[in-house]
Amino acid sequence: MTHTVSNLLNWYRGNARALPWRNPPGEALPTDPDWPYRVWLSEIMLQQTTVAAVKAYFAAFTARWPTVAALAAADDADVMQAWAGLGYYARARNLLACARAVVADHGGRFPSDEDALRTLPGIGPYTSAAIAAFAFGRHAIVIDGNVERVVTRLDAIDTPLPAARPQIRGALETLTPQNASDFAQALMDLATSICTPRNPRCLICPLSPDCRAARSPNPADWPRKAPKRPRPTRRGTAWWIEAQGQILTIVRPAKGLLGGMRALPSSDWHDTEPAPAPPLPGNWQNLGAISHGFTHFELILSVHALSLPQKPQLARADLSGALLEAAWVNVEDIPGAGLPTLFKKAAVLARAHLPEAA
DNA sequence: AAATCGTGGCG
DNA sequence: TCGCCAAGATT
Repeated sequence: MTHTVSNLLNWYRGNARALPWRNPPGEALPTDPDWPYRVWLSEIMLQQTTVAAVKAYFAAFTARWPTVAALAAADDADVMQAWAGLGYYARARNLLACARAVVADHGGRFPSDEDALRTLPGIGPYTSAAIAAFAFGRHAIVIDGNVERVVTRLDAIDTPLPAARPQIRGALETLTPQNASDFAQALMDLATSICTPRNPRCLICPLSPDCRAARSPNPADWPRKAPKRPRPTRRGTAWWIEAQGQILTIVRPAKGLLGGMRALPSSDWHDTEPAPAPPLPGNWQNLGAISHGFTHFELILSVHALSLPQKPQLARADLSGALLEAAWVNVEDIPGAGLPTLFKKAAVLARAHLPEAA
């Protein structure tokens, strides 16, 4: 083992974060049969998502569905509702598909082999390596955004991501010790607390003696990345339709943005200001708009409201062809109905403008 | 294989 | 304020 790795692991023993899905440094893996389930669940939730955001969801999911078999038996709608607000909703759909595949094809036990894990829905190159190492103690090369940042700085790799990945992997194949789990999680904790994206704290970093970036004028120059494309603005309209104290909701088509999530009916979203025809005739009020940033575009969503004396008969054509599982939800139940954040914002705007329904 | 896919926090 | 970013996978 190189002294670089020794320095890292020594630092980790004194600085490891205690997390509900992690075993402490140096300790044997838990023998709890549901341990791999917890590791898997945490890794799916943590994809492109901060630890702080995940904690409450992880606690709620493990309390409600303590085993992979319990999750596999859950209703789709319950899982999507429980995931609401966490984002990247394809993860929730794949979560269920994966749990059911583990039960159906693997006897309710996650496979420990990286290649077998890789075939399951929602488990890609990073997550398969992470589960193999963290849940089963396998030797695996675990590469996430944290690891990429630390390694590109250590070796001052000037190739931009993602082209630099083979070089990063090569460096890690040399570095990764037998205990790949502690090593990878040590890199992640170092990356979060010291080797941060901006203003890295090289003066207190245990790896700085071996780090080429630390000796450069600006260590934050790594990793190199391709410039991002500008984010366009798109516009659309959501429809707040109230009748007898209830609000019309739908379920969005399974694929695409916010796929499979309960939502307010809405128009398509375009680059230019549309004048979408409302789904029902009536005395519509324009309540204003909310703004919501997605990964690759900014959405300005107008909210139009209609109050009806009784619930109308709905035809498929009324809701942009998306009359999927239409459901009337009590106004006071809207905050807990499992709407994605975009539509929660729209609902807050609507209720602020319509105090009689609040 | 470049594009798609959420959200909240932080400097 | 706003761009950047966070334990990526999928197509």
